[in-house]
Amino acid sequence: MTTNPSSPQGEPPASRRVAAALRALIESGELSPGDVLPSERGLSEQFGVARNTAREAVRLLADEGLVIAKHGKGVFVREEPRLLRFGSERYSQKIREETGLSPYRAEVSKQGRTARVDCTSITRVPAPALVAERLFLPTESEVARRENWYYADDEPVQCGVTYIPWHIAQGSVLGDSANLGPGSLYARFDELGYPIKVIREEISARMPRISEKEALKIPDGVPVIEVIHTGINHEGTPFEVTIFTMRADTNGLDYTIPVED
Amino acid sequence: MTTNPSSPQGEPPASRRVAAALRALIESGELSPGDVLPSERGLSEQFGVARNTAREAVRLLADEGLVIAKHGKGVFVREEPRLLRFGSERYSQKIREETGLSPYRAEVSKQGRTARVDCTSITRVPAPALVAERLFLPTESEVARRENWYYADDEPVQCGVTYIPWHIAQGSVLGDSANLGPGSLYARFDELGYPIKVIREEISARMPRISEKEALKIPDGVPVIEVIHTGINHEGTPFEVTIFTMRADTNGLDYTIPVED
DNA sequence: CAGTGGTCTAGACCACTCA
DNA sequence: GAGTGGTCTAGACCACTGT
Repeated sequence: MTTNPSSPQGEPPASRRVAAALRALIESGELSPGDVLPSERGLSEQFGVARNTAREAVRLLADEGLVIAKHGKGVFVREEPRLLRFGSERYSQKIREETGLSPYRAEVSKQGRTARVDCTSITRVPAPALVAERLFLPTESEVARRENWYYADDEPVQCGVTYIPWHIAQGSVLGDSANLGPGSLYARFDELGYPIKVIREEISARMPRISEKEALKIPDGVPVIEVIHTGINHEGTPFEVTIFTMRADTNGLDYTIPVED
Repeated sequence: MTTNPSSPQGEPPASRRVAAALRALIESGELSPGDVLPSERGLSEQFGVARNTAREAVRLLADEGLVIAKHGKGVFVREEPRLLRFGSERYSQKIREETGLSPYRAEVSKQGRTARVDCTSITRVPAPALVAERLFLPTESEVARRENWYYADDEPVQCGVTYIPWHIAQGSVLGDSANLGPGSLYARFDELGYPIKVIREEISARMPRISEKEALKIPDGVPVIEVIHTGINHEGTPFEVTIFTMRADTNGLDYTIPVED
């Protein structure tokens, strides 16, 4: 049989029909999170389509983030993972002083999980345009670049690259040491005359680059949230830009903000 | 020839190699945004793979958001669209009074584009759990539900569903009229004793549901940003929850926030 | 009309998982 | 080893876009 290439009438293609059938099972709860779907070969037989067509149906669901395929095991309905919500209050000086924790650690331990932060590199580089702009520096000015990887229960959840004008980082641990001491980054800035008083966060979302997908172990069908964070002191001077990239299925943001009159 | 099912050695599969070659062309600038890629049949010949394999390579790029296929025309390198950045200052009373514009219109017209907002339905419904929680209402309490669609230059860019406790909406235009009058939603709340003084915005990102994909005309490989927005008055009382869903490739968020001590 | 992407088939081998 | 997803081939017809 070599017929039915796509559809006889205005009906949707076979792959969509199969996908719709599976989606209905999931949304109705007949298939619960964690459950395994019928195998591709099974679907192909049940619905009378080629295996590739069944596979295409599964792909459609994976692209919606509804299911996730595990090589050699099966295709599973995706479980809702615990969501880390990063809020503006995590920069609060009080939290820092009371707990001695960095913003990230404060959030993660609040949820009873184990935080780990690795500073994987500290370098001195010319500022990328996007960074120079926000720090009010001429392009290519020198900045310290600190790359950090954040884990919760040993799962990678986000990556943050911090840029600091070299004239600030110079001579302090900011410019050369992975170990920032108690209270971490913002405690050091504070001591250097740059208390964090205002933050600006620019948020967008996109699909991960392959490198990000691998490094953060991001499954198919999961976007990343990108945050361009600018730290600003009491005088309105920006002193630090950090670009965060985080898995969107395990991370979120939560801001409580006073409205100007 | 029926050989090379995947790879001879530990080399990456053919589809990835083709994808990598194309990605390199794009990243090096040899293929610029708007340019058309070689056709699937062309790629299949150039790289000596089956058309399906070339197609798979293109799909990988599409999933990264790098290219977009147009039926009957070709596959094109995606162009960077203009980004609307919605910030916290858009709720400012001053802007509202000076311009008479709603937050959305204020942002869009700031960018010299034409805004349109359609209120497609106003109903009275039991509050969804997520909403009741944030409005400090018992579950299933009655709320007014207003569904709005937002356009820029006649392109759909976001959808917002607003929930208002019925005891507030009752008797005002909020509960029954699409036409909110000058200053729009927040001006009416103000008059009813609910000036917006604090907002809470919870942000996440995910792949769109099929219905969203169609309604917002979202291409493949583009996630959506979801914002759960809560409006809070001078007494700390939440009086409105709006759930925004927006295309992530054309929308972003921008918050400037004072840090608590 | 020719050329492009969209969908489908039938069958194959590889890589991973688990009993 | 049996079963699952991952990749690939070769060839087909459909639907859309242009000339």
